[in-house]
Amino acid sequence: MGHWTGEQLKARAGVLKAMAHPARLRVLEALAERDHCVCEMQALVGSDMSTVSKHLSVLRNAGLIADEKRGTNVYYRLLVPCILKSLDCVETVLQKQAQKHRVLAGKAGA
Amino acid sequence: MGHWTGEQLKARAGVLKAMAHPARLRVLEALAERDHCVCEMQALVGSDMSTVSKHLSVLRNAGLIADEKRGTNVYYRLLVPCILKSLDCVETVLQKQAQKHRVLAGKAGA
DNA sequence: TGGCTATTTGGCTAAAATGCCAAATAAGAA
DNA sequence: TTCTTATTTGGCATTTTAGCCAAATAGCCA
Repeated sequence: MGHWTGEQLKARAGVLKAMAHPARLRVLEALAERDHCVCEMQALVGSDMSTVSKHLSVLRNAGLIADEKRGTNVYYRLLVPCILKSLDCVETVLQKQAQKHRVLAGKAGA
Repeated sequence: MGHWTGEQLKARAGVLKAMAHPARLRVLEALAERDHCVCEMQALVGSDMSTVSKHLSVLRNAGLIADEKRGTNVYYRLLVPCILKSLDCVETVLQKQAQKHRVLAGKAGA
């Protein structure tokens, strides 16, 4: 909880950066439910297969997911189940922001 | 907990992206303790004042912090105290990664 | 008012991230 | 082995981010 070193800050920022993309969040969300192969995730994300593969490698390099070959496909699994729960506070941020916008728009008051 | 829409994913990714920088994490860490003025945070971050100011505006636009003028200085405060606790799982990621690296280096086994 | 002091903004350059296509790989099926 | 399918990698163009300097603001103090 004390002061982090520059290296520690960099490492933490790196993990956050890996998560900070809509497609990659979508992947994490899916993997929190069950393992998925790349082709399934391409359908979810809706981008080119090569793009999806690169997103997956970002998440893998960050230590968030791992891959495993099963038959013809490569399946990915979530290494850190807590990661989606750690978005709870992000939710709070968005709620507060929505609240503020409502107030600024004069539609309601707290 | 269900499936997020594209907009929801984008909003969540946006907040994470705002956090995903060493200097900005350092700022959040400091503000979790108490309010700080910009000049104090410049000392903490060690970059040009204008750079620090831009980092602060990223965090402000994301809804994570707010500013308030007090005398000569502008003080920032953390709007969402839970945000640093939401890094607990990031910690877990780093620990698992360090563990894996130890195993790959053959220095120990679980 | 004029001059500070603290902070923000504009402008610019360098670096990193995105996403597509095409080519390379890997591995099962025939 | 050869064909095919699933995935990764290389390359490239476009966009976004980062960080510095210099200039613009804002507000206090004399």
